[in-house]
Amino acid sequence: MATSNSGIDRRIRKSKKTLKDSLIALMKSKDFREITITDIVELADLNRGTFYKHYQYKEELLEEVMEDVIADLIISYREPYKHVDVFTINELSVSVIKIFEHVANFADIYTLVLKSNALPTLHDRICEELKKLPLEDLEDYRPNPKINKELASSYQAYAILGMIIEWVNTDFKYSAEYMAEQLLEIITNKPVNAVYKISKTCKAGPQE
Amino acid sequence: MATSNSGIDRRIRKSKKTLKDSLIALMKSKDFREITITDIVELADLNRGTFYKHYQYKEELLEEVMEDVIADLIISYREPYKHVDVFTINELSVSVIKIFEHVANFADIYTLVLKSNALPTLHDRICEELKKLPLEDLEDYRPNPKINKELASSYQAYAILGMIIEWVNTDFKYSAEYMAEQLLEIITNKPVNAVYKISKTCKAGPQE
DNA sequence: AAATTTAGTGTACAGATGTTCATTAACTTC
DNA sequence: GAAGTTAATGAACATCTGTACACTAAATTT
Repeated sequence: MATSNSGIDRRIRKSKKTLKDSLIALMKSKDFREITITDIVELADLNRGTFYKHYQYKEELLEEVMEDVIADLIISYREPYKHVDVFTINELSVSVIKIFEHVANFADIYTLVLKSNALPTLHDRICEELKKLPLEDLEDYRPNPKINKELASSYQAYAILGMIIEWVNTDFKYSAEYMAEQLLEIITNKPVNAVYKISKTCKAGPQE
Repeated sequence: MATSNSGIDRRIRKSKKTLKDSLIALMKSKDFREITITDIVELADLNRGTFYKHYQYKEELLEEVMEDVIADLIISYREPYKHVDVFTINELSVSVIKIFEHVANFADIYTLVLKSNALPTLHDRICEELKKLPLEDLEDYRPNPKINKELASSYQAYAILGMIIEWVNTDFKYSAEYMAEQLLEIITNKPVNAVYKISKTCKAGPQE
């Protein structure tokens, strides 16, 4: 049941599209919080009842906007794996680049939505998808039975989201390739246990 | 400018506390979205104007509730470092345990707020604090000039948030100690480059 | 203790919300 | 192409929101 399903009544498709476009347009000029449903339907030139027929509140409308974006995210990272059964670090990096490229492609909307803090569920929704990433394989090949898969998976997904958020906050000052490089660098740069003890300013007693 | 500042007019302190308590109480029985400001002030037995004198909308009230919680988070992780200038992996793990213990102490409110998806900014706010963690030191001692500090910091902070969210979603089925162990295990378990190539199901041609 | 400042109250009002319902218009099915 | 279905409309209504203002009650300042 995709959001842009073409098997749906044309009237619904048109109304929903107009509502989405209107919301995006309004978000470019005013704060999400200040946008009323009345604003949206007036710009969309639709009856207010039409909005309530499809959505409960404006967040739900924005959610649907983002579902379209996330659908592209999924396509993006899956693409390099289409015809590959064996993968190496190189194919992984291709997949990682695709993710960042996808974000760069939708830079406008990511900026608009992430900076507006309009969608409380967006972080979790993105991470839900990131958890399905081939990056999980990165964990699998170094079998450490001590590590809890679910925790590690959530760790990894939110970590990548963290990089994306930082990227958005810099107004995309890095390239997608650079972001992918950084992610792989961070993932592969693990500490050597022996070097763990370090001094900060000066050596001091263990307790004072 | 703390939220529970005692240097503030007693009337303000009382009103704010009553409003916070009322909101929390209401959140236990109904969805955040369905709670109206009228509900809050009626339960608090205060005039609606009093709410608007201090807050713009209910999210702002909830934000202040969480600021009190976050204040405790900060105290918690700083505590082990009070009298230490040299730190080792052991002291780090103590600090990490303190974070998870703090979350466990406020399990009720973390569950209430994170599961309600009421605060779009909460993730970012928590991560803002996590970025200040001594974990940064963990990065510093293995100097890799290729790694972008800001990106790595955001990566690490959101990664820990990811673990916390997963923990909340399991209704705290693990202990704080276990969570800390897992975090340290994940952080220190880095792949060896040589073993990077793995096969999934069967070997296949590079492209089809 | 008196003077001043400021928080909380009660009322009022315009606009937004969320829902209902009868009516019209567009689409789907046969 | 006709019949049946369902989306969109317009109007109406109770409730909530956000703001304003004059008033009082409690705090702080001197």
